[in-house]
Amino acid sequence: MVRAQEGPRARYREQTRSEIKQTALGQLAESGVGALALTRVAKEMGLSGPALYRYFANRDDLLSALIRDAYDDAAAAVGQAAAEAEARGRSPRERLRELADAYRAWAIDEPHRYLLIQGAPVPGYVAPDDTRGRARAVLGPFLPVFANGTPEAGLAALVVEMTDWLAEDESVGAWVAEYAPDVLGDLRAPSYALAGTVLVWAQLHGSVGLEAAGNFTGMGHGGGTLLMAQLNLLADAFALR
Amino acid sequence: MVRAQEGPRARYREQTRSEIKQTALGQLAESGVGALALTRVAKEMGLSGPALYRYFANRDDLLSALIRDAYDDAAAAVGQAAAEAEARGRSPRERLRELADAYRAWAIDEPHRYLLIQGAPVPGYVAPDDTRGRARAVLGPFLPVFANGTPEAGLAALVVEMTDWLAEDESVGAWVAEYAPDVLGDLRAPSYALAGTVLVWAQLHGSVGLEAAGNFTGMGHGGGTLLMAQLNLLADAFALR
DNA sequence: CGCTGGAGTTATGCTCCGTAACTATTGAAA
DNA sequence: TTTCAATAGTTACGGAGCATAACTCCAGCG
Repeated sequence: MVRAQEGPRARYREQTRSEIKQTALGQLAESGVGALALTRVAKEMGLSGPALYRYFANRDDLLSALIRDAYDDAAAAVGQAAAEAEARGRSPRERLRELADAYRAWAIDEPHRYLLIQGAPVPGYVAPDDTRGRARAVLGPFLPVFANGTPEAGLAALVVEMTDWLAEDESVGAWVAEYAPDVLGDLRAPSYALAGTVLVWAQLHGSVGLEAAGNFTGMGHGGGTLLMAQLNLLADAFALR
Repeated sequence: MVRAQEGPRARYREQTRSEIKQTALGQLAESGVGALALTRVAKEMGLSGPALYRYFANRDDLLSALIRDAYDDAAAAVGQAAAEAEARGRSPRERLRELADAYRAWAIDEPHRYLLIQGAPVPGYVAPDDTRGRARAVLGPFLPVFANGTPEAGLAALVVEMTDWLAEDESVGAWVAEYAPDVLGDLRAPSYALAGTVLVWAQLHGSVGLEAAGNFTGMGHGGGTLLMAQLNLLADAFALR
């Protein structure tokens, strides 16, 4: 993370930046996004006010950094689960379950960070360009899971739309190629992979989002069961082994 | 809405309240939740500052009113779709589709209002008590759709959890009784209805939430197709006619 | 027809964002 | 080792916005 060759100046700077982010995360967890105040972060760190502007251009810049980190963390969690599943020779069905579980576990463990990337429509805030790529990195490991599945009839329209999407936007093909390279020769597999991934994306967003926002309190801890139920439907719909 | 017997004073008051809400909604659509500022609402109305405090205790109170209205509107949209489907003698499968479509249509038509109730985790804001009831009113019409379905094996765990939930929380049974009264005699139907409704809740939250937050821009207009695909899976899983 | 209560006003204090102008430290080059 | 320029930090400031207090004014009620 910290490169020594860049000298003590840069190192110290990076350390402070990370300390700021840490403090900001703490306040985020306590009081929510809207309450994130540069002044308060500074005060909590023993600094005073404008000092933080040396490290982040403004509040949105700090927020962007936190969001970037959250994406990267989520991607790492899912990616690690994928690597483990690979190493253990899991079936597609098991892999789907384990990947989704890793995603959910990360989200529930730090709901405030999840809510940050969950699509939380922060007011005038415009997501930086690299957000799309980072979001795709989170979902990428799901692509190979569905690449060998066969979607049932009810998903035909979605598959068609995915095919169109592939034709329209080159970056989508590149995304598939990066995470499911062994499927490029097949004509239909990329569309299948995309359809399954988009579906799992929506399902994760749905059940994990509701859970992270606290909508399940008072109804047992339904989050896991609900997600598993949805995954079962999805796995069946793709006839995953 | 406005009761004449309460005299001109009360009527005028109610009218101003509603004008405030209207103006606030406009700013909400333009600049997002976080940017909702009492001062700016007042200025746009030609009033100045503290005048609004006659009508709303504070910013959160105004927000609460907007959220309440949004829930009621959504419930009305879904409820009306249910009434129409009833009148036309739709099959459960068709009803599911039409109810979900009505929900989505309302949400996409006014995304800012949808995002308000979507679980948008407003910072220190705590939802008033009646929120739960209003949320349930939105989803209630889905209950009878699933009451006569038969959930497939993969949903067993979820059904069990719903049964537990029914046993623990009386209000849940009352909710089912209100929207699907003809099912009370049956032992399993209420759990089935709940399982289906919770699933459709999560699916709606997933796909409509992503669409409303703008995550589908640049991939065709996938919102409708995605939702339909999910509904097909769900209808199949409950063997809906 | 008086008067009370509600509508609206200005004034004030607080918090926070973000900029400007300044000081002091310290790493790095000569 | 000495100098010096970049960097970390400071106080001072102006602008928004929330919320309260104290006031004026008017209209509907009795």
